[in-house]
Amino acid sequence: MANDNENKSIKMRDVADHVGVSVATVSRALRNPEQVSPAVRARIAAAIDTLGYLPDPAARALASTRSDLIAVILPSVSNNVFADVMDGIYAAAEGTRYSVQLGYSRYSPLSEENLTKLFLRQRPAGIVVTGIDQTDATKTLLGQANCPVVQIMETGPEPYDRMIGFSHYDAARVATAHLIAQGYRAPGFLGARMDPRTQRRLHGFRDELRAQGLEEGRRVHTTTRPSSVTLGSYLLGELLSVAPETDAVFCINDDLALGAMFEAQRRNLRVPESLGICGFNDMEMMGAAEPALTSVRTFRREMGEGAIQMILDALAEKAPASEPVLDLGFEVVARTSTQRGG
Amino acid sequence: MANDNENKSIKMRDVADHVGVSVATVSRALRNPEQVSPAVRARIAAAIDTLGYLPDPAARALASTRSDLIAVILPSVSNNVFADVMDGIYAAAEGTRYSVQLGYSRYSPLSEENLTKLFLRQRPAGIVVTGIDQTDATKTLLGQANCPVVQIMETGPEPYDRMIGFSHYDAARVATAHLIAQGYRAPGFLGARMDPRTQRRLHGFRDELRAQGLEEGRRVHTTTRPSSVTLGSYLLGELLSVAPETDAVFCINDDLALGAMFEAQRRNLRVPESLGICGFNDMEMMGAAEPALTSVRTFRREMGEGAIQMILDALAEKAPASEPVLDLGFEVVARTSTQRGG
DNA sequence: TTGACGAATGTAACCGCTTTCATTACTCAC
DNA sequence: GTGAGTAATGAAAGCGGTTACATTCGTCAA
Repeated sequence: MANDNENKSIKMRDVADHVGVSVATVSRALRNPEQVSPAVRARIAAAIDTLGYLPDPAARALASTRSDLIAVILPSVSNNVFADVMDGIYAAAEGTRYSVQLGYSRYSPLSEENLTKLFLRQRPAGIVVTGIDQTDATKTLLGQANCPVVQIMETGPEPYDRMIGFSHYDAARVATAHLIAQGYRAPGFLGARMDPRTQRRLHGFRDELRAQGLEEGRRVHTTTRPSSVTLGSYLLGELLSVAPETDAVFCINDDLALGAMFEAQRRNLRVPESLGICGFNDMEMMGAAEPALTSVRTFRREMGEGAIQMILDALAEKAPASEPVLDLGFEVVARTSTQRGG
Repeated sequence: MANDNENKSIKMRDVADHVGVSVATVSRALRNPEQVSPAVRARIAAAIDTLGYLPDPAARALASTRSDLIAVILPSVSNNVFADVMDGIYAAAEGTRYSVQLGYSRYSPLSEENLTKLFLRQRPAGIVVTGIDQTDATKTLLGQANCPVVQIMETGPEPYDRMIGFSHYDAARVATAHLIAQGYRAPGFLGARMDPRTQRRLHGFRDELRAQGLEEGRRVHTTTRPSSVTLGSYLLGELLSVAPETDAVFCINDDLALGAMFEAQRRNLRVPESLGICGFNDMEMMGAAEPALTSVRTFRREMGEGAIQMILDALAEKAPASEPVLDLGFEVVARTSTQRGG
């Protein structure tokens, strides 16, 4: 209401005129303040303030061949796991000069490739991608990207640049070991979507069973359909009809675990006595459920924050942190749902 | 591997040279194909393909004073409700020339104002904001934005431009009426966060109680803390200790409802006989729970899709759809958790 | 006093595309 | 055949910043 000047967007020229210096000086005051005398710098700051100047990101990007965007490619919008990651990403980017440009690959490597091309075209300040299962073309693109690249959600031997995550394989092995340690002798596996990360969890489950001398029998039940609580109920039903001896289930995520628990209640199967249940990710609800559900805690928010921090560090040319691959680990949070006498 | 040409990013100049026309013609072939002869157009298309040309969005935006970004401002990253909205938004934007630029206000109107300024600076193709509770400054900015503006999640009398959502007040009234119709005489209210939309639901609850001649007593229990399943359990506990006569709860979202249900189980309170539970939004888990939980279904994905569609229509200068305000309504999905004998 | 040097600032080219205006080549009515 | 009108294309001026390079000016050692 007060200021009509907000209308005809103020540009750097206006600020320069207002102060009585050239646009170059204003530009420098913004990008490399130490090159401008304190007095002028202060007057410029004041002018920017009173005029309400905001730089045009397009012009900036064009002139400097570098945008202030951090591109982030995630597989899914609706998966809660990534909501937490995003939370960390936005929190870490907040207050910096960078803003986040988000893309969703819908678990399709091809779609991921297209997004990568699109984003790289913007000359981003950094790029965050999920996992390690890119197409060859994407690998090439990311390998020669001239900005920091961070892979999240996993650890692995050959990062394009840097990596922050944990081992899905190890996490599944430890969770399976937990079930066995609790006395379950016929644990089953419930999986949905079955993207690469989920597959690695399945491998971990299988290897641990084998290592402990147990048979997996017909107790691995998976589908490529997207995960949901309803699906968890359904899969448990299927599993029990195929393999009635099942005495526990390791679910590749918490939604499935919750669904399995509801289904167990419907069938008057006692949890944890007759059926142990272990989820994955340890979303907030797991501790609140009745009975409380065991899960593998993962550090999702921290992965998001860490990824952005890695990029900021790289841009600030801080000494590259000792290790290019940061393993955040995981933690089996044992709760009632697997607390069997022994 | 194959193509080294991906490296030194191809520009329009290269395409033009390759075809033997001016950059102006290439530009036209891309923006206004009908101005270019079919023969030339085809050759340009071919050249773009073989060279793998991708336009530079910054240059485009700078030259045309218009970016291909649709700015979206949501209150929260982690709230599942908005995940669904985003899902719709990304789905609708997919395949168009527009991409989405997301910002989170963390329920802070001031933060929303800053984001609005920032985004408007990019001369977006359109902007989507959540709700109707903007600061005066934001109102002014949006009112004079020279691009389509869509408000989502609510309906109201004075849209800046267009609006798509539903009435939270009405939804809460109808849900409350449902509880009363089921024979509950002492329904309580569980609320978290208490942002403006939540407040409107509380008003609806209160007005309906009053309209039906019931007292609310001390049965409205709210907190400004963010919602969670755990909090639902906690709030129900609090409510019952303050108002033991409570025979049903209307929860402002499904997380609280789920938490309330778990707490009821812990206390051996029978649902729905001793305690009716109604959630809000009808997330997927509600139908899968045991007992299945009643909720108010909202059309979140549709709001996201619809908002983008409105912007696309406006940009295509289609006749402005009859009504600037589109009410998607809601639907009380009655399930076991409120199925009392009568 | 004088020339060298560094700090502060200005000048102007340029980033890659869009768009106005001018130009060219036709088509067609008269 | 001629001038008007139209479709297709090119030339060039920006869009709003950044940055290499030039210029100015004050400081200081010789």
